[in-house]
Amino acid sequence: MTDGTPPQETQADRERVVRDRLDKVDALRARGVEPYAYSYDPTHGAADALALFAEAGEGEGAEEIAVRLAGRVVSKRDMGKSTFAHLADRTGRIQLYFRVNQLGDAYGLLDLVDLGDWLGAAGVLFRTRTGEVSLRVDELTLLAKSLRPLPLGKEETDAATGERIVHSGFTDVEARYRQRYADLAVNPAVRDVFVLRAKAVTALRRFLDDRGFVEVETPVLQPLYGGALARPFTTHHNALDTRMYLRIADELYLKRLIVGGMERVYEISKDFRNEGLSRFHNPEFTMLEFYAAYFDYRDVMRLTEEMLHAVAVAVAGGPQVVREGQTIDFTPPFAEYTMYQALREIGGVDVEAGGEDALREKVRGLGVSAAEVATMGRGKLIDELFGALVEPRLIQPTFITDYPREMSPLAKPKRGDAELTERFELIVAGKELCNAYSELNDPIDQRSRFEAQARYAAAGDEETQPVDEDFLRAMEYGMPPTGGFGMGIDRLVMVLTGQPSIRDVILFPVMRPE
RNA sequence: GGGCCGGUAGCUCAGCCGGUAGAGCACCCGACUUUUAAUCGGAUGGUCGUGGGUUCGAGUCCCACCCGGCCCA
Repeated sequence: MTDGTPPQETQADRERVVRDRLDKVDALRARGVEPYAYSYDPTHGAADALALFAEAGEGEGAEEIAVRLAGRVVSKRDMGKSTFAHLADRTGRIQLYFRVNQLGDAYGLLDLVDLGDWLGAAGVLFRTRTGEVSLRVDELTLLAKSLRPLPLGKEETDAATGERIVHSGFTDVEARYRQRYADLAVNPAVRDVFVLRAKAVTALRRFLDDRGFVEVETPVLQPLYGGALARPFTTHHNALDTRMYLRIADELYLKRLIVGGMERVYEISKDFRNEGLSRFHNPEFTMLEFYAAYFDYRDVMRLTEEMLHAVAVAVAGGPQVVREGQTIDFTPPFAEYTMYQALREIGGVDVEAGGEDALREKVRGLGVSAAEVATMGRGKLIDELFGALVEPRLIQPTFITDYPREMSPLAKPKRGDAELTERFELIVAGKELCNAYSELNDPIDQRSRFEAQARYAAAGDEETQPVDEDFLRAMEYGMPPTGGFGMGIDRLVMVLTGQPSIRDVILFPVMRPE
């Protein structure tokens, strides 16, 4: 707690469980056992030990396999002069077997060991009468005493399917997000999500590094925000006595690097948008952006297909990702529609027929209030229709191209139709995943786009791109034709893991203070 | 911001027409030297999200608020 209010603990929590365990800490010290060790040197992980036993074979003349394991006690069955427990580490879990005539005096230590304690255990692997490969412990070392009971469920293994069933586990979503440490400790599948996330990010880095991209770091704390249409977080720098913003995108700084001749750059980092929370939105989220000189959006499209294919192969073993009830296939080429085409063929709306009033009418039909519709320009209206009628129906990776100019102040006009831009978004599993353009490199056009945005802002739009004079100065030095790309890593991980909420792929999602 | 659902023991949940709070697991004590949701016996544990109101009496009914989930905007 950081707000000064005392922790809300029940009497039971404080006085019974915690105090019992504090007494055990004293009892351990009285026996000369330090309950908080400095280090331990395990020889194997639990899963490695089990694999080793399976490899070595059993039966007459088989050699005894001695190992040292470390982990957290997650179950304990005390049978008097012998005790069974399970030890869980990052690789899995293994049963421990303790016998009084094996351990002698040390057996008594088990009375002071609780679920949640960290333990080192050395001994020999064997198979129990009921068939579970286990460690017969010859020496146990307490590594850390747990004072607070973990919300561990009871586990059983279904005899028929071998499936693990958890009873009365830790399922309250609010508690799981607020106490992610407990969630991770008792729900190993949650750890798997974050391990996969790390693998996906590694695969992205490798893909880009292999193609000559340079990973860079640009400011999170900025004197002016930009690169996306969103509201920023503001803060204040005391020494400079100036307002600063947390970035909403990396784009404008990465393009300055293209001006500087870096030619291929990328950045993976947190962006911040001061907006509501939802299943798809966390105020801070992770973005990958890359920029490549001499590319147009078509080149970026091809690279996107290759990159997502590579990531799927790296984390799922193949181009197909199986989620609940559906398979998403990242085998190139991905489907492609223009925005108008998608609205017509998938959404059943012809936005080119009739004027802006006709569009307003259609958006009204979605249930948007008249007042809100009145403030929307043509681009915003089309965006609304697309989000409601088309996006949710695009499950397989699908490129949408030709966005209206008004919605894309940093994109080049489309060759042959200046009302559109050379831009695509990639929709996967019913949500926008990537956004890319042929980057606008005409400083004169860029200035007029900024000025148009300023007019929208004056008209009351709170999500506009402010004029960035320093960025314009950079552009005036000359930016080569460039393809740019952005992708929400959190959403990518949602797709790859089939998690339904962005909070399930962010370790510590934003929560209202307790 | 709106609608719906939820918040009761450490965890997972019951609690009917309003009558003074329950289960399983965990925890504590005891028994048990191959158990595995171990088993058996016993004990402890509650500001029923918060604050008001109605009532002889509120976990239950009413109002406001807080926290969360889903859907919508």
